[in-house]
Amino acid sequence: MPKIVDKSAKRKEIAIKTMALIAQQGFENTPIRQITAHVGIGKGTFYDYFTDKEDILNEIVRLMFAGWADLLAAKIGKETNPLAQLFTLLKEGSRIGDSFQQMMIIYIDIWRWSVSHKGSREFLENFRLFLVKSKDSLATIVRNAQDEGLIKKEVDPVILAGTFLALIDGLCMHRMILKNDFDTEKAAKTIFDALLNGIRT
Amino acid sequence: MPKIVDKSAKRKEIAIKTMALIAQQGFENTPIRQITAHVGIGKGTFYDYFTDKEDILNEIVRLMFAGWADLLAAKIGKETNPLAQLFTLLKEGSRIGDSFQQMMIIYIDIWRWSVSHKGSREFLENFRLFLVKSKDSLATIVRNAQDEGLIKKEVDPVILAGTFLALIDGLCMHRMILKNDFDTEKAAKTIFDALLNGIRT
Amino acid sequence: MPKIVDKSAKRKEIAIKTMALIAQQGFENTPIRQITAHVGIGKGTFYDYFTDKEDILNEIVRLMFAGWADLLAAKIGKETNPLAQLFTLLKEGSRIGDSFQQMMIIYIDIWRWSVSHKGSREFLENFRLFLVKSKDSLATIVRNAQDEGLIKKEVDPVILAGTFLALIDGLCMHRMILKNDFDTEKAAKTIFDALLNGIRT
Amino acid sequence: MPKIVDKSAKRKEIAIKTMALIAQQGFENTPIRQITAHVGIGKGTFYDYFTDKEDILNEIVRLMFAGWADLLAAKIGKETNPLAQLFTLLKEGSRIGDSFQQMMIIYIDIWRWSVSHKGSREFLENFRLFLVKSKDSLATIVRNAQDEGLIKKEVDPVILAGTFLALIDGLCMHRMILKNDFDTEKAAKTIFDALLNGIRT
DNA sequence: AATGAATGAGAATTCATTCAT
DNA sequence: AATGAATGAATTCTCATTCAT
Repeated sequence: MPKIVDKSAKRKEIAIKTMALIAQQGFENTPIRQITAHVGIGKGTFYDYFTDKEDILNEIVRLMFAGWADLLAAKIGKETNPLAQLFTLLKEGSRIGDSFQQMMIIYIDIWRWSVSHKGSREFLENFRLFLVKSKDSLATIVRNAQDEGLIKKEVDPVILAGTFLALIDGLCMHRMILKNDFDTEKAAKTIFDALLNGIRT
Repeated sequence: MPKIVDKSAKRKEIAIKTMALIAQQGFENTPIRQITAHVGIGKGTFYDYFTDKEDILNEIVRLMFAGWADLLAAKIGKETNPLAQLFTLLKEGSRIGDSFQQMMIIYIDIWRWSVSHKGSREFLENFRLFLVKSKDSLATIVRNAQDEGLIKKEVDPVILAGTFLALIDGLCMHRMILKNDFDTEKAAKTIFDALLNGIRT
Repeated sequence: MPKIVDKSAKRKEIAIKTMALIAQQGFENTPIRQITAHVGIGKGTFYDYFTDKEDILNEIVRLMFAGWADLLAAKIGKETNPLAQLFTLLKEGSRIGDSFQQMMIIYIDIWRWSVSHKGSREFLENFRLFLVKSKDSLATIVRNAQDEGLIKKEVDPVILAGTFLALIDGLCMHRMILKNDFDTEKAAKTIFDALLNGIRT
Repeated sequence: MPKIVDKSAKRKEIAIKTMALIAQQGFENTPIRQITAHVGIGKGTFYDYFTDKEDILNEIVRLMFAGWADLLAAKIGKETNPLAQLFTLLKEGSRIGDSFQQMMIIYIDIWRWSVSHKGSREFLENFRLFLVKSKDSLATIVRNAQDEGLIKKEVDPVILAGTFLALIDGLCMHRMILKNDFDTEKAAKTIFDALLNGIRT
């Protein structure tokens, strides 16, 4: 009577434990051997749950963006004012590198891979999907703000949403590389205030 | 007497030819063998011009940022109005991914390396230096604008400069990954207009 | 469950098979590829049992000197007279090149390495240890002989032991290089007789 | 009008300068590049004077043993008593490692090569020749001593000479590896006294 | 189901040697 | 005569993947 294993649960478990490693060293610098040792399984077992090394990225990306989306949704949910929601998004989104430090590096890893490796890998699709969904959510918030008369009607919600997202990623990355030389908090506040009220005299 | 070679010129030449490769595949995915084949030299010759694989990054980073800085300086130089300079910077900076497509991927490569590899490598220092210098230039433009009464006095030039830079990088990256789904031109215009005049009704 | 291998046993087995190769070609002239081909394992397998190429010297030196010490101890054990023991040591020690031919070359290899490579490697320590222990054993035999009134009291046992050891090594080496042009048997007999009774008229 | 170069003189000059390097690092660990840089010639020039890397060993061995033989001959020449000559030979020969430190390592290098590389290389022949000639000289001294009634008639001069030589080499080598832990002076004195007068009570 | 022993393709790097100048 | 630029074979070592148990 073989032990019955919930394949997908264990797949998830291995992926979660692996994230920490990848976050420190990068995906390509982390050998399977190290992953399995860290997770506490045999090297062969890895291949019972993942088709190959790249496959674990699929699981990780799924987990990562799910967690990410959940986190932001929770933070935003606390606000009712669309403007406050936008600010929260900006602040928390660009601070994500601190709480979800690990994810950020994986994020870059994926980014890089998506650029250098042609062909649509599963995890790449998930990545794009996440970007698109995020943009949609943001655009909706912007539209709400416009409906409530808080934001100028002539602003294109989708373009603003996309740009806003790019801004968040930009802040995240500069935070990553400049570390404490880059004050994300102040940057977020400054840019948000500028966006709202304009910097022109 | 043997053929006398201008070492530093050839070093530069090899580095330039190599950029195209790295830009497609990423640095760590590009073996020396492929570099030398692409450049048209023997494998051993590579080591006559670079101490090791990482060393070519030093040359590339130097070239890349020098070219980059020159390009932006030229574009900015055409404008006298600080606000116009800022806009040019934003537009050209975030479009850089098109003309200097290659560089962008290398940029990410360096970024990733800077995050996962500890210790201050030469090319990392160059990278940081570039960021710092860029921020300085930007802050100066902002200050000029303030002096001319174009931008509100209460805006902190340095923080705005840093944030602005992050914004440019964010736009670049989203352009890279979303390709034509992301209209950099419109994004730049939208965000710049928002920054100037505010989006609040 | 996979085949369970006694790591240390296999390590030993590989090392023993490798000795023959090294003995013919010298350590530095023997590539890993050749070792693994000779032993009948894959190139990667080598690194499952040794951290790097030098590591196999650790095992070899350990095996070699252990075997060596055992062999001599056995031969000496058959004698009770200290003088006979000394002669046995000289004869067998300098003949060791015949039965343990392989070891002799490795011995020189180590010797050379110990001279040209600075820093205390593990196998170098084992080597020194062997020399020191051998000298101690020899000195003890000499002291026994003195206690039994067989050797002059005024001879310094430690110095004689060290010199004796050097003599054995010298004989070994000349035997190695001059092959049959050097009659170790006669040499041993001649020098031992000379040592005992003196050559002076 | 080409510069006229005394090929053999320059060959000698290069070899002499190279000895110092080889003595420190061993022959196989010393790249041509380092040799030419050290000597102050171009890499190509090396091959104008030597057919290949091994060829410089021929020159070095010739020089080395010539110098060695001269040195010993000079020291011996100062003595007229054959016994004193023998003692001088032993003392100076085994101390050679100090004054001719460099040579000792090369000596071992050659030794090792002679054992591991089959086929009679030129420098190997020179090496053997040196050993044979040294044995002859020694045997002659022994015979002189016997003629003068200083050494027992029944001692075989050739065998004693060979053994004596082996002893010198043994002392040299132990001196090399044990450094100051091995007092060559005392060892020489002890063994010589023992040889002359015997250690037996 | 689980494992780790085994593997070989492929990576970076070194170096003796050639040869155009 | 002198040189150093150029080379590729050979070396050590890594690692994703397979497979017998």
